[in-house]
Amino acid sequence: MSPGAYAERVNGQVRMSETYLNGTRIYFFGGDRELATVSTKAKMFRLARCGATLVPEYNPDIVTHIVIDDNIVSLHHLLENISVKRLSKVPGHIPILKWPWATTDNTKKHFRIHAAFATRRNSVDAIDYDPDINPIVPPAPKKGKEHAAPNPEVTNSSGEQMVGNPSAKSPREASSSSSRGLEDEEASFEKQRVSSKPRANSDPANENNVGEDPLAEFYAQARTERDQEVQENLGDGNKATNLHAENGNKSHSSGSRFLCDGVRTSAGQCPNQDVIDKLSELKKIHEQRLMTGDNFRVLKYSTAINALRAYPKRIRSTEEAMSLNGVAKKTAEKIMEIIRTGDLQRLHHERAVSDDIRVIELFQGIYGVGRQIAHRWYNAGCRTLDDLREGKGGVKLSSVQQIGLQYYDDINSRMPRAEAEEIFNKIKPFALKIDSKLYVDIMGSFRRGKADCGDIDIIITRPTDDGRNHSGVLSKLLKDLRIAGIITEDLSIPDDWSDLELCYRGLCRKDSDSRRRRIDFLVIPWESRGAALLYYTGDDIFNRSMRLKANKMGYSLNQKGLFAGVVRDPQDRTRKLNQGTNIASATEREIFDKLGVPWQEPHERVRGFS
DNA sequence: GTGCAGGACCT
DNA sequence: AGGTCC
DNA sequence: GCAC
Ligand SMILES: O=c1ccn([C@H]2C[C@H](O)[C@@H](COP(=O)(O)OP(=O)(O)OP(=O)(O)O)O2)c(=O)[nH]1
Ligand SMILES: [Mg+2]
Repeated sequence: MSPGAYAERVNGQVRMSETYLNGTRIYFFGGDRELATVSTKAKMFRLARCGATLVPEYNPDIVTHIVIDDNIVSLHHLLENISVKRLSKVPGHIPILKWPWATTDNTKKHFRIHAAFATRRNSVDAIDYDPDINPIVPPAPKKGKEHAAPNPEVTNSSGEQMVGNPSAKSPREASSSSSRGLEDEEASFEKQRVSSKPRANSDPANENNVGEDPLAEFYAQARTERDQEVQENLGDGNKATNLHAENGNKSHSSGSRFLCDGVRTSAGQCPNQDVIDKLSELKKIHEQRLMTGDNFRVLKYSTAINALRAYPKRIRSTEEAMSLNGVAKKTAEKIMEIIRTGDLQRLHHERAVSDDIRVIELFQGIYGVGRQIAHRWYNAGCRTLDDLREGKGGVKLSSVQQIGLQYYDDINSRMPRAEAEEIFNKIKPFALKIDSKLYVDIMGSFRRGKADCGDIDIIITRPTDDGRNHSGVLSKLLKDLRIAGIITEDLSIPDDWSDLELCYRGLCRKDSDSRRRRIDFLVIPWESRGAALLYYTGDDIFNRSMRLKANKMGYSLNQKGLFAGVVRDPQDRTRKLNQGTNIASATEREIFDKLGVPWQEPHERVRGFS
């Protein structure tokens, strides 16, 4: 559900428990556009409980206040969301306020204290605004009737009128709970969970019990709404049946400063598998989110999961959990909740609110569909894979996505290690028949010794000591493999087939009775084989850690080699201004050495497995 | 409070 | 240039 | 969400 849709819903259904926002018509922006996050929903819910009317879409003729989730929403982000070119185009009588403004009872006067943008001028929240000298008042209503009901149904089109200039006061630091953004919301949620009282309400003597408004109440109401929504919104009882597997299988462990330095402790069976499963689910939810901050949560959940995989004992305490590299308080508490209760309430809360998450996850399971496309299709009204096949809502699939859809289940299944090996053993002779001096090997999770593989990663190179190289080999090989019925579909192909460095992605199968499997070929020049092996062996988290370490040491590491003297654009540190000089690339070991990382065998670069 | 890996192909 | 994937 |  979109934030706007939630705003409309909340207006009608939330019962009011406070009145200090009576008469306000608030446009709330939590940084989400297409899917209202739990954070946004909780905040809207609370605004409504305090008497505000939520305006689903920004309209300067209706809105009396704009409230944003500070720390999450940038100026650019907000302007884009409300389709306004410049801050000065927002009428001066509409204050733009940070979330904490709404959490205290004293919302009169002094908007400036909670002003979201200190640079704003000629507005009631400007730093230099003085109502006695130069008052700013809303224009007289053009049409329509008076209307100041506490919780009016916002029909969104009716030009409603302004209710005085609510002016604020009282800074009032962030009272007790949920005031500042996702992280704080989570923190407060955790707190509430731990004290786990279904209690109706806390001490009424508390001067500020609004500040304690438990999210539990929001969740409870949200749950009851969900059922209505399912019926109302889509008469389409067709559930997304197709859930797939993938369960983070990367690994690494705790140890020193960088993960890649890590000390591994692999065991045959992971004693914390239940924790890993739950955290993987949470990770998947963050993978759907459009906001950039969630990428790093995904990264951190990945590292935490890897650390857990490597950990040989059952976790017994928060402190023990926090001893793992990459696990701090928040994750440690989640881990302990799972260990103690076998469950993570946060997951239920996320999913309870609507079916968004299920559907987006379903769509993201299609190869070539990421979060943006998945949300776009959801917005277009699609809810099932069949909707997509029918082009419902005018959605169009790229050719790769069509293949991804056709082989949805195949692509989302992992294959037994033995099958990967069998396929590779069919492929290798074709390569050697083209050139017996080729070096051909299987990389990725297979090289790391995993029991199952998400795909087959094959590296091809060739020594140049005889003055020859492997230019053109891949196109020949693929031709043979297509004839042999092994390669069946292409997903992405090199642009210059004669290059010594190229990358191919496609589907293959062991034989005509077997499932389709993902297959990748990486062709690389002989000189960079060490860096390429390192890269292609992974896992991804290990690579990122090692590259981070290289970066911190003033180097840059990629699949071609380890480079010194790289100068980065200070504005965009990912952009390199020069290429630097290659200081290691021929062997994995020299790269480990130059980075001071203790050597690890490929199978050691796997921690745990399953 | 800031940074988080780095690159290739597709559209 | 943005999106997805490795 | 974590580390510095
Ligand atoms: O974001 C990524 C993804 C992958 N890789 C590297 C490491 C990885 O090991 C290798 C192959 O990628 P793949 O996606 O096949 O991962 P895998 O480790 O082989 O696991 P799976 O069994 O899921 O294929 O490419 C990265 O460096 N960054
Ligand atoms: Mg792989």
